[in-house]
Amino acid sequence: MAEKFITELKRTHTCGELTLADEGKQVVLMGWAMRRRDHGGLIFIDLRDRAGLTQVVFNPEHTGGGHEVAHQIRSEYCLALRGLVRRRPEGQDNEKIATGRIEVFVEDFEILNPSKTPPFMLEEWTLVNENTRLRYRYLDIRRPEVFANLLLRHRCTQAARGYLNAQGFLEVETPMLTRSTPEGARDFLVPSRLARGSFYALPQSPQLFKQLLMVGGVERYYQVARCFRDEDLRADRQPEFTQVDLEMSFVDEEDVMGLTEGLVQAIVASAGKEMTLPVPRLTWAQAMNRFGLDAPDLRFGLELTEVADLVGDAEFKLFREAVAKGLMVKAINGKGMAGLSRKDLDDLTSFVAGYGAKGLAWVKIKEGMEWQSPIAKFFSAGHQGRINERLGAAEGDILFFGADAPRVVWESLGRLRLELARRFELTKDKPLTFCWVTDFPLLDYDLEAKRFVAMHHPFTAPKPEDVDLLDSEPLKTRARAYDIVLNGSEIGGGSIRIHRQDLQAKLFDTLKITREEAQNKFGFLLEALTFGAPPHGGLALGFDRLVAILAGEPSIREVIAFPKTQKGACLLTEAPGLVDPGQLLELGLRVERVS
RNA sequence: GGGGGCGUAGCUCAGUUUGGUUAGAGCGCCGGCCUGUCACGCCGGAGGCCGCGAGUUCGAGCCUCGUCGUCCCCGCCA
Repeated sequence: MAEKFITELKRTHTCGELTLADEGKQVVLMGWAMRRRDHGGLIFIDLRDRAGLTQVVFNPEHTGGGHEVAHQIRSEYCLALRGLVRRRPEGQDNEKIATGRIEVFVEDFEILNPSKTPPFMLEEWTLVNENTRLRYRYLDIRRPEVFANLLLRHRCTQAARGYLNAQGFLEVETPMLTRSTPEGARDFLVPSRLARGSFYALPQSPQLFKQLLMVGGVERYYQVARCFRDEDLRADRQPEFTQVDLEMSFVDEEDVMGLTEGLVQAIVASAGKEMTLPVPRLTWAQAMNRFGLDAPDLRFGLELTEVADLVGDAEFKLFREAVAKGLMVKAINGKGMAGLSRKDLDDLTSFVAGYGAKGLAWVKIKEGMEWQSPIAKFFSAGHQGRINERLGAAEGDILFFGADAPRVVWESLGRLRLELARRFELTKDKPLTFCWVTDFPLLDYDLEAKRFVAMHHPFTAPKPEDVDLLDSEPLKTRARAYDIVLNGSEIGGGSIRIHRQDLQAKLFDTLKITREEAQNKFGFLLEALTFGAPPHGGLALGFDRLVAILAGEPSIREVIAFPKTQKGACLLTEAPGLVDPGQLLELGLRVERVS
């Protein structure tokens, strides 16, 4: 049977657009049979394409001999049909779908392709195991809610391009086959056939190339860049992911942050959501002290409060000794959370133990501001009163305390804060909440390697007033770096880069990267900086994360067309897989079992 | 590398606590009936390596050990 519907009768409308205004029109629709209601005589089918659903009606008196064929239509058959748009009979409207006031009375149709019974139903209300969805991802994508995520992502990408184009940026592609560099994540390696025994690395980000583009005078660069990191996966981490990467010359932090705010606002707007500018800012020190994390979720309170000065002379030994040792003592007021049971508190105690806390002291505020707590007896009325006042405690609140090294207090109370918000649904129905975190430390100390490592990356510029600290107190050096955070997720980060060879060399010294090693690994960059490299800086947005949040999805897998599982497998193509021995031979590789 | 959850029909799950007859349900699927349904309805039917492998036991979906897959988290991710 010739496909006359493809060659002669072209599609005139989508299944999502017909309304009463189209009544009486002859239309040609193409799509998939979503659901069949076969009355023996009349047959109703919900025809679905990417735009929506339209009910089509087969009537034996009109489709004649074709009606036998119509009876054969099953789920996911690919159909083409010609028919008349009709107003539905009185009282037969379906308010649930956009096209629910009309139907298409079929006059001619063709089964373009039958379908095996699908492994799962494509209706939105069916729950399907993610394994099954990923193995048949092409069917999953037919589901309107998955397609909607791809559409949203497309709109966000186009909004980003549109905004950056309008700001004078050039989209430039950088190599996917590049060289491995030290520092950072594990590389994905690609063996070279022409240079046996040598390997390319897939880029962790286009960082070095975009800096070279600045040296090249491009001035404003962006790229929707695929990045690769061979690290363990999470709900918000895939081995390959996408950044909206940008870099600008002759700018400072304010320029990049201002530009980024406009960019993110444009993306958010393309998702039909709102974002008010300017985005509030916190320094890294403020973020850590108030929220315990460098990506604070500002949709709710529960801030960390310093109490060391109030408990240093209390009877409670743990706190007194912590203060004496110069450790940190902080508290959170769980507003109205005194209803937590003993079991809840035990759970929360083991929860913070997972982040290194040795315990979790708590105080329930009872009637008359009375403390109910295992540690209440160690605090005088005066101490209790001052702590209540500092934390704004009221009846029905519960106070949590952490006393330890700053890293432990920040981490455990910061995570506790998020856990409480989760349990009490404090983020429900909150608007998108952004913030900047600035003034990150330039360096961190790696206890294992016994050396300083770059917190952001080794090309980040130190604050000019802190440069001298590189020699005296390196850990106090602040970076010209900034992260943008949405709802407690880091969705982007960047910095002003080092653009002078002497400062870059100095930083490599601090990082204990030898001249020889630096020359070997980054020589091309160091050399480039000697040819009048302009001051420059930029930022990259974690695009998958941003789109996932805008889509309201808990995992970035939901906004990636063909995502991988936690073991890095593609269940559809079964990648990664074994290769032909001949391919290995050509590459000069031999695979050996390593114990 | 580590901690935790899950794995039973095509799909979603119950059954596992306390081992005991022929492993169930809803949806889907197949056949029949049905001209106004819209998650159509009614009647009938098929469909199971209880992830896989060992072990304990008279007997294992259920207990033990191992293993594989998947999800969440810690480490890791400049």
